[in-house]
Amino acid sequence: MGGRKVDYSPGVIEPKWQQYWEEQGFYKTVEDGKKKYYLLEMFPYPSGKLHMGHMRVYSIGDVLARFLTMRGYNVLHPMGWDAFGLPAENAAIERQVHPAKWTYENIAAMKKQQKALGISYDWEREVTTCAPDYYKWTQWLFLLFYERKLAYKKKAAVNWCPQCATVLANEQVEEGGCWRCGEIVAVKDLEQWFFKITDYAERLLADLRLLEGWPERVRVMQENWIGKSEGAEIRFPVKGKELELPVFTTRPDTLYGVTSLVLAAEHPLLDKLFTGTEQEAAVRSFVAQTRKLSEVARSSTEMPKEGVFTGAACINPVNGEEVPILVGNYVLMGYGTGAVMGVPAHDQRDFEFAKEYDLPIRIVISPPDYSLSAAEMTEAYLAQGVLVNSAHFSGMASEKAGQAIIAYLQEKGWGHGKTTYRLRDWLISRQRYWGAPIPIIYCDDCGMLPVPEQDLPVLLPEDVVFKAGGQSPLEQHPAFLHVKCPRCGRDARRETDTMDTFICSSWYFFRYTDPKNAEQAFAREKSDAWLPVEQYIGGIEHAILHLLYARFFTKVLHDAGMTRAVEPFSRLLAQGMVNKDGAKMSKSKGNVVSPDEIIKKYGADTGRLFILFAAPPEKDLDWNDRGVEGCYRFLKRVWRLVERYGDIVQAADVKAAAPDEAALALRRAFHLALKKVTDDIEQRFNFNTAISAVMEAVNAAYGYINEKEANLDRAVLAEVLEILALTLAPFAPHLGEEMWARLGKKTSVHLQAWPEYDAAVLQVENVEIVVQVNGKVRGRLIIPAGLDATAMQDRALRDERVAQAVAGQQVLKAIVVPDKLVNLVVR
RNA sequence: GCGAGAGUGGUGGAACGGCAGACACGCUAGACUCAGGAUCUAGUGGGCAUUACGCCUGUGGGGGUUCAAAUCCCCCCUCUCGCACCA
Repeated sequence: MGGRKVDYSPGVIEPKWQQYWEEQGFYKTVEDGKKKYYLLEMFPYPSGKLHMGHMRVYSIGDVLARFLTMRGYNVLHPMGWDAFGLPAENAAIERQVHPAKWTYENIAAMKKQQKALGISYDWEREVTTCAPDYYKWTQWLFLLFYERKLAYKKKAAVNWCPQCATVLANEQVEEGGCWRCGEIVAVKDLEQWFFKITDYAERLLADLRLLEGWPERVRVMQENWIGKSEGAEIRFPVKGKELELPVFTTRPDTLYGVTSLVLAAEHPLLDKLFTGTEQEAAVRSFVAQTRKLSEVARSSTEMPKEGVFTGAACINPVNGEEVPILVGNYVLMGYGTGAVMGVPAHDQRDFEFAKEYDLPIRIVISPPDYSLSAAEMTEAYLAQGVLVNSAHFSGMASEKAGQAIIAYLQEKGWGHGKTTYRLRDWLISRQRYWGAPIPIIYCDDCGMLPVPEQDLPVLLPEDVVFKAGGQSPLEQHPAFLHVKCPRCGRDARRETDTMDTFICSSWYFFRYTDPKNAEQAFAREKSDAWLPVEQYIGGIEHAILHLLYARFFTKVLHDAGMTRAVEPFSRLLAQGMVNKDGAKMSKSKGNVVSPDEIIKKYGADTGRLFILFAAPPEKDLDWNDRGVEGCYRFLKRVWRLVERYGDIVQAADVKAAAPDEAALALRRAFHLALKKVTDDIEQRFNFNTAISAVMEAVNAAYGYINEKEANLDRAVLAEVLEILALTLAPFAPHLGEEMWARLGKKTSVHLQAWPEYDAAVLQVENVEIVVQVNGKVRGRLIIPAGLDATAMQDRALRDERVAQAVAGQQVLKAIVVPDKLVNLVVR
């Protein structure tokens, strides 16, 4: 091959095409008659630099966006910035740079990187949550929640992160530490804002059924987090006092086995029980001791169960028995009623507790096949069974008895059936500056008032001073703080707390559908035209937090008549992490690879290809520099094909003589690859096997060229190179485009229709089948395709090796899979 | 402890119940080269053979179903993730 050849230079072709796409406005989405597809990747926090996790999620999204566009869908593929949050404020404290400046600079830097990756976003729909024209509507939505009685303020024991100097939602506490900085979370009694997500607990749980396109594990995690349990609330009157202690139990069938009542150390009625008794000192010291322990230590299973008698007793309503009341370290105030009925025989915790404090163990459930003996039990009997020692309920099966006892309690007015959730209300206020201000005003005369809609947004003042560890700067900003009461006009003051940033990200996917609307958060007809998101892609770390909140928001907006959608995301792809050397990439380990480096060294196409090729999207991926080299090598191989044959095929006479056997085989290889790529993207998101199919086809092309060097079929070569450019376009968009141009095409490869494979080309005259004897492979033979079972069996038996293996034995049975296999069962 | 998922060459990973290891990395040999960390060709699970390119074995371990199991069922082991005194 003579002539001057140009090397594959991604550094030249990538910026060229990126500029072209931008100038042509290819990726602008307009509503048209085509079938819509809303494709969304979780928007990033603008930390300043893309990391490999970002690169992975955007690469996955972009393959789908480009593929679906070629498939004829009208694709909405937007990008934006989850731009409020603590890091900006920390940067402000450390470096005296304003959070806004820091954030917008980061956005610019990351956007540049995204563009360098060649991702096909519609940048005209970009949303930035810290921009006033966005947070105006975040505030408006807060007021909507407020009106609908879904936003309320209360004093409660809340999680406080001393490091971040703010409170946290339950979902943001991980193993007792702050989700952001890991600092041990303290419990404080504070007046805070909450969203009443518990009102939606049942629907959030029930509608998980609708999310068939979500990974099972994410649904399970949400299910566990919501933590529904059904049972009964039973009120135990306190002996000698005008008091009742309600308890929640999931096992009302064990009610006759109660031998104690155990309260949490924080129980509000505790004081009234022990004050004045001789137990007072002991209880006080126990309570003090327990409350001193950290939340982590207290909720550990390892913690020995301890408690102390309060001096008081209560009456089991169903049998009138007197039952001692204790305080126990294993009872949590945050769940149920903060009090439990102790049934040692049938609850492991109560059993351990009873053993420690010599409380009686009374068996009330009998297993079906043996009988229990209280003295010999080494652990509680938890399973269901038949009731014993339970008055007129004796003899009933657990489940039925539970229902009967609930009915009985209800009739007598002692209790009722109850469903409890683990889910708590969402604590949304934060004592920080860089967030959307909560639009509330406090007036000494009129009380708490919402900011009138026409006064939105409540702007964050820019001239603020940042100091480490201190209060929110908003509290020291008189111009922000002082405001006239919207009702009486007298001096009033603003709420200085801002909103949890998870609120901003709970509705951004609505705003994308109508990003510039100055009149409302989004127009219903626009959002209804696009939502729900067909495919959402993001990290598993958001399995609970963001995904639960976004679902909650969608349901509230639905109830408010703002959207048709009841669930925001039809399908969810939880992509795996990007590791290196088997460990998470981190600065401290020194194993960080940045997208920038990769783009610089190999180009965006190589980086994208590797990240898609190295593992299926939902699995963790181990970054491997050698593997990247391999993908680079592959693209160079592709490049050389076009470089050498691009001109030749343009001159091809398409009506050339009928292709020979080798050329037909080449066509077949490419149509087969096309079929596989189509199926792998469309049905399974298995980009790794899709890419390997293209690689196989390219290998076949090299094989053909080596074999037929002097006598190439130009028409076939032209056809397969076109298929190659088209199938590669979603994965390596720049090279695909460059190839397409070099094949003499005038309009962008990304505007082409995805090619259909030709089933007739896949037809083969002969197929190779496997012949097994007793399940072991004993021969392979080439036979005409479509042969019937008898004929296949005949051919198999005529094969020399097979005949040898069968010799002297009787064929009992033959299993024939057409065009594939014959298995002879002999003896 | 509970729940979910996963265990396949030296490595990443492929295999509608039907040829295990596609594709790629790495490695070996050769070709072209002043040279190659470029490119091309061939080989590459393990063992035994190698005049026949054939035999045996092999998907964490053990059982089972089936003509046929990496794939389905049961038991066990290991790892990852999530939840974890939730009454």
